[in-house]
Amino acid sequence: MSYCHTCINALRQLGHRITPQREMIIETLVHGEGHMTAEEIFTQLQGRTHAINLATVYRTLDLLVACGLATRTNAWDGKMVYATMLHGPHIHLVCRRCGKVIDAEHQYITSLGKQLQTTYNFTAELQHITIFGLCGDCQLNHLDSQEV
Amino acid sequence: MSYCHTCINALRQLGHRITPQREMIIETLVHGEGHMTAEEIFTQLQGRTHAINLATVYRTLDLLVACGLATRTNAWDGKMVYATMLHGPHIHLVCRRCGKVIDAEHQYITSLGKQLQTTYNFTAELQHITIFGLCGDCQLNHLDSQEV
DNA sequence: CTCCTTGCAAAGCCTTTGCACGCTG
DNA sequence: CAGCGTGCAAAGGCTTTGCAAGGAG
Repeated sequence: MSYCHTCINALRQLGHRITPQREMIIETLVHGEGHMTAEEIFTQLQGRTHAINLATVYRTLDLLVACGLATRTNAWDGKMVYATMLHGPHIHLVCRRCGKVIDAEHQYITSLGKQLQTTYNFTAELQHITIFGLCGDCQLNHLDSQEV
Repeated sequence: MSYCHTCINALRQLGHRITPQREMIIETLVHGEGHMTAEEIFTQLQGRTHAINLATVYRTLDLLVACGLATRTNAWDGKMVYATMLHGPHIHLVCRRCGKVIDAEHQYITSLGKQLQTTYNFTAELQHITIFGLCGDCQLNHLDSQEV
């Protein structure tokens, strides 16, 4: 059974109604890149139908987050990005200069997660760790960074 | 010499003019908690003088970032927070439920930084790593999380 | 004296909200 | 058929920008 149905059933069990809009939004998010903005989901759905509204996308995504079926994080540019729980734990390496996002292997942080649990009694959500820095290309040009 | 002067001299060297506003903003940021929003800096300065404008705070902070003298990050609530380079590397553990921020020891990530450099040629900026999750208190009440 | 900075106000961008209609269960 | 969910449009919060006046170098 696809993860779409898992989400839909979970919503239903919690007493939420299943509308075509909600189904489409969930589908899009599940089959998407893992992390999408509300706008991206909306635009992608526009290709299929016009029976959808950006406000509804926001409301549905917030519902998914509230039900623990998705996460919501600030992207590097200040926008909110959403992802399903399917999107396994991993690290986003975001370049400060060019904005490029490198997906790093998550094994680098699994031990970190355990340490944080032990030391701070903090259950880290390792789905979306974001680390800023400079990618290889931009390091070379780092000295130019002052021409504003 | 205080770090304020380091910043001011750096700005001067780069050909930027030093105004009373810029001096005050830098002072506030340097002597602040390390990470502050533009609004916080503005409010704090209001106590000293009214000869300052929120737009100027934003512009000065952006200048500092552009000159590599400060960092700009998204806080957990979507606001932008600024910090000087004085603010050493560390981890913010942010609780998804109560918003509490725990500062974790940075040694947990120094090795991570090296690994990322080696594997991805990515120079991680370890000043402000933010990790979301649940703090000890909120874990106990986790099952309540579905009452929206 | 030049032109970079500032203050003010307005615009911009993303996200949220109020309200009446429509559809799910 | 009750009441949740939607669309629409407007409001909201934070940040950015245009422009003329002011101040640094």
